[in-house]
Amino acid sequence: MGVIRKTKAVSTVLSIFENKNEAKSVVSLIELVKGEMNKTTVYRILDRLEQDGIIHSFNGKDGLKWYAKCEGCSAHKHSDKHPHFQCTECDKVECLSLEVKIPALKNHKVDSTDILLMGQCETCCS
Amino acid sequence: MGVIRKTKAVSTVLSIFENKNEAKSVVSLIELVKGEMNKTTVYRILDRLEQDGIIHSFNGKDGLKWYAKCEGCSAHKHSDKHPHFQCTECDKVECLSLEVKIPALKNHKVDSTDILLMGQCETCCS
DNA sequence: AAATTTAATGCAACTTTGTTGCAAATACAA
DNA sequence: TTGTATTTGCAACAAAGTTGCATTAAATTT
Ligand SMILES: [Mn+2]
Ligand SMILES: [Mn+2]
Ligand SMILES: [Zn+2]
Ligand SMILES: [Zn+2]
Repeated sequence: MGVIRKTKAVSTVLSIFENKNEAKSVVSLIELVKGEMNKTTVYRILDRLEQDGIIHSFNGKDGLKWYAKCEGCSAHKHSDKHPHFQCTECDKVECLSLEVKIPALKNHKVDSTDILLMGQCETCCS
Repeated sequence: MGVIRKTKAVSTVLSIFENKNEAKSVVSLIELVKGEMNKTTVYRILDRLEQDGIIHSFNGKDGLKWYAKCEGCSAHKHSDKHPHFQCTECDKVECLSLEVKIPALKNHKVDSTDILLMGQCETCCS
């Protein structure tokens, strides 16, 4: 709803996502900016950036919240519904541009789908 | 590894899963048996039952832990890898006997997959 | 450029989920 | 029935996430 202000804290968080195209857990983000801003601020900035379609969130394998940059989203629609991959060795999380077909479900109305693949990433594979 | 003992608390938890074929969140289980046993005990019993292949666990949409009865599992292999459905209205969670094909992922070794469908359940649909 | 408005932040206190250590209780086998 | 290993309760703790409120700092207006 409210206009998002370009504060120092917002810029810092934004730059983290712009530099690397890799998902970040909230916990790691808080750690990254520790000393520079409060954890409450991190949570609130992430909320706002998600509402504005700049980042999207999902749950990792341990139930923790992760965020990653959006591709073609806006405040009014998050159009990047894709699966994620979490490495069980190094814990890295990637957005996948993979199309997964979900068979129709009788007597249910499916609105969204969370898919998390787990295993070894490219680095940990070799 | 230890043998699982048939205590009163274990029987109580088991009966909850045996009566209804519906997933239960840990939070709701603790609430259900409140007064009868300690929450630590609930957590530990669920751990043991999962290790023994009697129940399986997964994360709901809010990152909370859920459990449901297993179909043909044992202590040595959990063979019921299936998607789950969580109703966004009544919060009910169901195990789905649905086969979802995941396309191959280059340079990754995928060991497991968590799939959660969200929407309206049969009851909330009509 | 100053004043005003409104959003954003810091901080402390809190909630919720989940874990740990240890002493006491209980299941079960001998 | 006795001995032992497992299970339980309890209290204290840990980690993730939220809330209220006073203060600060953007963005607008004058
Ligand atoms: Mn993503
Ligand atoms: Mn299930
Ligand atoms: Zn890895
Ligand atoms: Zn429902």
